[in-house]
Amino acid sequence: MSNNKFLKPTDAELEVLQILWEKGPQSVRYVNDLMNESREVGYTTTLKIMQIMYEKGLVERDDSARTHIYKAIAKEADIQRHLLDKFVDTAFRGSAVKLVMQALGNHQTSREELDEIKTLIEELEKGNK
Amino acid sequence: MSNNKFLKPTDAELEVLQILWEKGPQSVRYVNDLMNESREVGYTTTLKIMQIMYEKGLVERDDSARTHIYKAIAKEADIQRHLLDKFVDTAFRGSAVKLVMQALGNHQTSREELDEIKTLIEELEKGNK
DNA sequence: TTGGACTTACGAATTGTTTCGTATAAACTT
DNA sequence: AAGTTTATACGAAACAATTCGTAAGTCCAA
Repeated sequence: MSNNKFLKPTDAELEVLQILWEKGPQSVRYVNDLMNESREVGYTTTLKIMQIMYEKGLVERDDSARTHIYKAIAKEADIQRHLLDKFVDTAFRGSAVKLVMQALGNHQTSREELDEIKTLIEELEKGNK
Repeated sequence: MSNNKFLKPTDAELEVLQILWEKGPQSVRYVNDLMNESREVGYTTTLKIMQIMYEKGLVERDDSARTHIYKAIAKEADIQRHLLDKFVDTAFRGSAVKLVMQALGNHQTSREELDEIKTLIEELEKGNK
């Protein structure tokens, strides 16, 4: 099931998911406050997005108290993998290697991180012989 | 100039750009035919998209003959870099390394390509000490 | 126990993108 | 020369995502 809507959050939904993944289950108020640190969004806008996410099954919620608490259902890595596949396709015509080269070239990466990647590559080369 | 509209093609526009980058300057007919090998799109739909791209300055065109010939203006690598930056931000919370690790892990990559990346990493480590 | 602050629900406006129907003209085909 | 095919232009419908106003209920504090 690869074109599953659970794996296809919109931009606004992804923004909410990032917060829920990082901070754990939270109220609309909390999420909205956090979002407002980087850009201005109305409270009911965030509420609406989160309600839609609930309808879609992207999040679950505890509505036993007046303030509902939302929790991400989808796993961060699963969503990322899906988005990445799509992105490699549309932006890099399927070439993951081109993407990797660009990503490494354009971003400032520490020696430790580079070593980490090198180790992964060596792992892959073993399984690849 | 980083939030430039020239660097922000929509999905449909990117699809056209991919073809123009790969095949060089082409007519609407050509682009539409090629697109129809993977999905059904009406001719006037493709025409309209390409006209919009012309208005936005994403492509230039030679309209000296009846059949106009469109040519990509933006460089593939420039667009890719911009899309990648945005993608790293929204999907990987800014961590290019996480993205690279995922990309390498999830895609089948040849030994030659892995070596290519290793070489790049070694280059980067030199400049990084 | 009244008023203010805060909550959810809901509908609708707004914005942006994609899709396509129709008109019109040019170029071929017979 | 008439009819067919192939172009462009343009407007508007269809869709999707985002944004927000308003209503109505709950909670709390004075």
